[in-house]
Amino acid sequence: VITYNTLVKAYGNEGKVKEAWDLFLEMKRNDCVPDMYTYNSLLQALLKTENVKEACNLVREMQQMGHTPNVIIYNSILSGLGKLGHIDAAWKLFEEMRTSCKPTVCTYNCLIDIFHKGGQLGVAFKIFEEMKQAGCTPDVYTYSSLITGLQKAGQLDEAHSLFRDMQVVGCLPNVVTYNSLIHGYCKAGKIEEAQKLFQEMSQSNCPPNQITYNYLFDVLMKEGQLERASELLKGAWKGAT
RNA sequence: UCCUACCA
Repeated sequence: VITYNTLVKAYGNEGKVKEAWDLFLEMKRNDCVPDMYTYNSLLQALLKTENVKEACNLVREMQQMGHTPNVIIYNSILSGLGKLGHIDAAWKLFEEMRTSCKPTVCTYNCLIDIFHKGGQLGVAFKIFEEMKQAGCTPDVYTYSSLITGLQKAGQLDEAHSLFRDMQVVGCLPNVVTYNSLIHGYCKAGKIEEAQKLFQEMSQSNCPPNQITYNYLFDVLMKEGQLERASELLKGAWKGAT
């Protein structure tokens, strides 16, 4: 079964839903009982193709097989719904799962992500508070999502203070966190700030990635700082080798 | 063996 699960997941990641599905049928034919992992991988594949209907059917099928969807399954569906912009469906699902199982950090992170992308930053922060009260410690994902949200809303100061807060509570920022902040500064045309962060991340154990360079390169070009842009490219080359 | 975040 584990072998099958791994394969199904691999197909799913390639967007080969059809193959994944065939494999699923095949394992049933061979008297292999698909477990949570199998269902989950398949679910993800379906959600990737925006096939919410099929995904729901699958969940129903597994319930009939006597499997109770676990948190992880819920989480997958949540993020799937969120990506499709079905915010209220996602919220309803959350309420439902709250009654049957314990949400994880991932659950909250998905929700926060969904809401800030839907322009409901206020709601995102409410969830943030709620998860802390529920005894869930926000992690890097949580903070990065929120910072991205603030940054998109032009709330740079807020974003930056959140960035400080997370370090105070002992949560180390990673590349994504830095990138989000840098993105904010770039949009505001604050090259100096952005570059300061960039240096900071090189000094911590946080190697800048492609996205980091994209942001920085972009601003420098916009500001006509060709010199610095080419320096940046040199740095990127060195970092990549 | 399963779930979540940053540009295009």
